[in-house]
Amino acid sequence: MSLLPRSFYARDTVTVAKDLLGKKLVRKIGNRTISGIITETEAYRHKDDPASHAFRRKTDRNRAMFEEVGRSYVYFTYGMYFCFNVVARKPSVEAGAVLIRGIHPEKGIEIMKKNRGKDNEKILANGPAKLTQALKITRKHYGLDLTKNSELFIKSGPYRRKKITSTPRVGIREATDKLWNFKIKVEQ
DNA sequence: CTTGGGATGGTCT
DNA sequence: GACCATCCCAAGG
Repeated sequence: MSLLPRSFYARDTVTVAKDLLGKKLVRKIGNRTISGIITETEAYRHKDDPASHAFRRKTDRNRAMFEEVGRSYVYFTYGMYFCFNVVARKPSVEAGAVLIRGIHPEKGIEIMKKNRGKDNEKILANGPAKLTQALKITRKHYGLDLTKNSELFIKSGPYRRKKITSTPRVGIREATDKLWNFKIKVEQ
């Protein structure tokens, strides 16, 4: 298993969203490691996607979506949560990112339980704000390079992707015809 | 099982 | 001043 190269993210955002399923998200805090298999993603593009933060124009919040692919785009929402995205788009497009909506916990499960204040393993990181809580991802990780071995990065996974389900994205009002939410099931 | 409302504050109009 | 790429728990059926 190795770090995903920058070129992985320099492809169409929807393609990258599907290909991130089954990959491994790794968080290092001090000498501790937390990791999980990515099980749910959503693609957010640019001018063809009214549901995207990047749809209107570049702002202080969304500027990461316009910058280097393979870096993180973290935003604060609903007054108390962070959501974690990976910047990805093909070279001919100006902006795009993949929202990581769920992981299947692998390592550091006890730390995740502590970070979340919950004991039930099944609901530790099965939502965009749950996984940022479990992994302690905050605005200080904005723009972080995920192709480098640091405190947060993404590696290829040992898991083969099986059936990928495509549905409308969650919690949006625009562009509900686009089936850009992708999920896999990970066997226990 | 499903539904509804409260928490809580940054961002954009 | 409204909206929000959410979560949790309580109440209802």
